[in-house]
Amino acid sequence: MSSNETCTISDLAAQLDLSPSTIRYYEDRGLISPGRTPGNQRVYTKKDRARLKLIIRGKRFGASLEEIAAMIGMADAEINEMSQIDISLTYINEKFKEIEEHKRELALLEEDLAALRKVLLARQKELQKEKSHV
Amino acid sequence: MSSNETCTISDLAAQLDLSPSTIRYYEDRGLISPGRTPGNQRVYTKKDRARLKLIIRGKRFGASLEEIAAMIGMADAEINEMSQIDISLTYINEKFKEIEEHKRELALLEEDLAALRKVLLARQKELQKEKSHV
DNA sequence: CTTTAAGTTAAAGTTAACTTTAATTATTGC
DNA sequence: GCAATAATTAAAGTTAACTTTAACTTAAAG
Repeated sequence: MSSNETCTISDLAAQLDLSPSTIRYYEDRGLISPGRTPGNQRVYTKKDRARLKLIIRGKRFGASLEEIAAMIGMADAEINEMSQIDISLTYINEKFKEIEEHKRELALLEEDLAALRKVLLARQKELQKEKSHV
Repeated sequence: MSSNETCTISDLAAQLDLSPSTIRYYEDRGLISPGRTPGNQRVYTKKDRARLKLIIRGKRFGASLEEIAAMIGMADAEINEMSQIDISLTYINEKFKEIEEHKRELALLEEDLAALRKVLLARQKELQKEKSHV
């Protein structure tokens, strides 16, 4: 916890409940690119943290690192490149559609589990009855 | 497409958009256990298909095969075993909570992506302006 | 200073979830 | 009956996403 706004890799890891090597791995794959101290250690800003949070959210949604990169752009991508912006926007719009579908899927899974629970509860009751009058 | 109600592994695979080896793999991991023909080929019933659909839904939700097994029970688990039923019920209740959380996460991801899109659209407009009066 | 805790890299190792292969057996269409 | 098509198994191969290791450097505390 150095300055007010920046932190080290293990601080950030603790904050986001990741390991430092996972964060380095995401950097290897081009998803983030933090600054460095004069002594070559990584320094993370609020922006880096926000970006990592987005990556984590994308993962929970089921996206691969490659998809996430396409969605939010590579960390070192030239933000002045029209083409890169177009690609990200296209991807983001696709993802909105997928999120809607995902929501519907969750509702279906909920239904299925509710049905399964009903069956199991019924079977449980029967077994208890059997046991009581042996 | 043999009888009215049962089918072969490749039929089922086509129906669910999986490969036959994936279905065999799920069987290896104990998630399904179809019947066999006299010649030892697998036969799938409607029940098997429903079970596989549940597995697929669990996967989309982000669960591992092991978690799915705990949730819906191993295919060959003694359905008369109280203990197994208890385990499944406990797991299912946990999963309901997780699904709720997942829904909230999706909403957050949606917000993040909307914000990102806004930034990108603004940058895109600026770049177009710059280009127009060079 | 100097010890100790934390950071760095490149490379090898691990795990889950499949896929592919190879050798063999079953089933189907003519 | 026989060729072509599809199934079976065990075992090896693949890929993504990490984790671990080793050898070394930097930063922090006393």
